[in-house]
Amino acid sequence: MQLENILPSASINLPKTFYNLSSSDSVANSPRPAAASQQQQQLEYQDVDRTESESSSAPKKYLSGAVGGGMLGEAGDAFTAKSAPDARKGSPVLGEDELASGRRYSIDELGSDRYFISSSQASADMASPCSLFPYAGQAGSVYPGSGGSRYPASLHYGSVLPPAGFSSSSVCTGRSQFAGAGYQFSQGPGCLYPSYPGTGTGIGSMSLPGSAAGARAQVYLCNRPLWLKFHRHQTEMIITKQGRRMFPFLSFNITGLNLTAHYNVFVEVVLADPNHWRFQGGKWVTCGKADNNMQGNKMYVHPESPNTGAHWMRQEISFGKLKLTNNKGANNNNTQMIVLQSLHKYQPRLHIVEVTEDGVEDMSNEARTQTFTFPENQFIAVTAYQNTDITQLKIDHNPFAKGFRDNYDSMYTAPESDRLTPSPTDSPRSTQIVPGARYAMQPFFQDQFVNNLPQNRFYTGERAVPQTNSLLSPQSEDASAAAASAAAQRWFVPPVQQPGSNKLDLSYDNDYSTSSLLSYGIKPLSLQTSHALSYYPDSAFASMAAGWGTRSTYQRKMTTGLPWSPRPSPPAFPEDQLGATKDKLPEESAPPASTWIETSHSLKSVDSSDSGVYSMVCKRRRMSPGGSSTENSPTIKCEDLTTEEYNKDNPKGMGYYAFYTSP
DNA sequence: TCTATATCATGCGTCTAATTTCGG
DNA sequence: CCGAAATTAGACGCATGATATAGA
Repeated sequence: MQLENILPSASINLPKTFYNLSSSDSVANSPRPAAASQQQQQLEYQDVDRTESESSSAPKKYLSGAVGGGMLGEAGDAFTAKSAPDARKGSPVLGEDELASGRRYSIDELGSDRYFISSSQASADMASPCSLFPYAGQAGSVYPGSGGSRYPASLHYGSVLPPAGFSSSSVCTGRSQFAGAGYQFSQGPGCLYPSYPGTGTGIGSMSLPGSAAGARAQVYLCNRPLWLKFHRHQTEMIITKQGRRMFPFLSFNITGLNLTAHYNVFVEVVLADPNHWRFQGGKWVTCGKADNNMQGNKMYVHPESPNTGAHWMRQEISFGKLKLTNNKGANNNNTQMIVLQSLHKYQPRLHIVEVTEDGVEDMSNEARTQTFTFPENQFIAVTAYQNTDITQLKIDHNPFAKGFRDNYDSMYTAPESDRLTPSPTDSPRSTQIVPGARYAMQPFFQDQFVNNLPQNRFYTGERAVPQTNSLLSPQSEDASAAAASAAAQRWFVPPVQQPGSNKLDLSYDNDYSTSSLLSYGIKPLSLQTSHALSYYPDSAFASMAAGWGTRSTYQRKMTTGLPWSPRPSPPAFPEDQLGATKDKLPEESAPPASTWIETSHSLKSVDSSDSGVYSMVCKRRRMSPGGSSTENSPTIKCEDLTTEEYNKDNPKGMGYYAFYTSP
């Protein structure tokens, strides 16, 4: 057993107690009465029942809301109070802490119906995009027989021992615990977590005996729409020697934590399946077994760890600085990089570990770790993009790739009345940010939420890339069909997908439309970025803005040294399953019978016939081997993304968040 | 002195071509 | 050994923050 394979270099061979980083600062940063948290919890649930009209009126709240120092909080609070007036009855005077709690809900208000799994309905949501994968309960399901310890056990040295069914040879040979730690099946019959344990939450049986009020965390995937957009084409993430940031990046909202307890939050990236993948014929196909000997760090500790539950719940938890690399030896002290192997499929997992105030994991209680997995976060690590659809999505959504947007010049030059995309002043790059709406402040974040690609294409008509199914988003179709509609309609697309509608991807439209709403409705409350950053230096916005900017002023509370020694999860399944995974994961390799194709055709037809804008060929565009475009687009088969099915189970449509409760 | 503008360094991204690796 | 695929390095573009400079 090699600890260096388990722990980040800085913490190798060091007892966790060695890292006695003071968390007092972080505590002071975000104290919040327990009452506020409880209210917050109530708000979460009440949000579910919020009506569409309520949501659409959100911008007014923003407009009339925050100005000045407390912008974020006030703006957010405006929504909070609106969405949950009852919950606020007990506190007519909103304290700072309450404001803080309210911040978190601004996005909820603006978004279309956020995907939500209440603690009692999780099982019914299993067929939904978010719930196909046994999320939070995974940990409990993964190690059913490993001493009764789920992931928490993995956080201890003892956890490096192979669980039942895990080939001991993989350990004895010194292979990485991360890689050798098995795979995180995402879905399908091969999944080790065919169902939830059926506890009260339906998502596992996690209990936190030492935590106040049970402290069962709930996690939202904030930028889920964008993740889904990539996921339906099989997300690819570039890995380089020097490390490459993820895009989309992981971003979560957490609730349900003990306000005063301390937690470490980190992301672990595990193999999603035991296959080696290859992009062939325009689609991803398995190609032998994965190399699970890969060594290197698979953990990325959020730089604000450790911190209080109040801190984590106050703002969005972003992992925008997380870098992926294929350089096994590249893990300097300043930058945590997750070492991955090209052409392997990975599944990021969010871990929340309750620790002592010093950031030291409580060895006496192994049940303080909660794990969350979102299948839409799966990706295949590559050194060069394989699927041109993914390339284009990256270009269109990643602000750092703006230079490669063929129609970038014309994107913002269309008549104001015709534009679906933000005006230059709306553009995050204008440095105009919106108080109270962190998500519209920065380009990267806007792009995380707002899909401006289809609109761009629609308006410029100069996008020269060969359109593929995946790129011909139904959004565009929707935009085409509703070109004459008032802009307001675009911002307030009903989140409910009508049964039988041909616009099978309308849920995406809703997402992005409401995202746009987010961007615009708050525009007048512009604020200098620097101000916002200085005012909320530790906010998610600030951290991300800094992170995605070039020179971050972000103050890390800790570097790679982990005071609590995160350790990888034990194998998600025995290694002997390697040979059987193909059969167990048919959906991973089988081309999808996606409704996506239909909508794509329609859009392509419209665009091509109307303006012939697709006659041009982008000189930059690199064709995928085998012609990945159009029908061969390697859209992954993912029933969980089928809008019909999704809407069937989620009549409210898809929201901004995937939301799960921990076991 | 203050404000606005220009310049520079840095970091991010993708693209392209060259190099390396791997399998037949 | 050869060809294909994967990987790497350099080029280029965009954007930001910091700093320097010019003008009111």
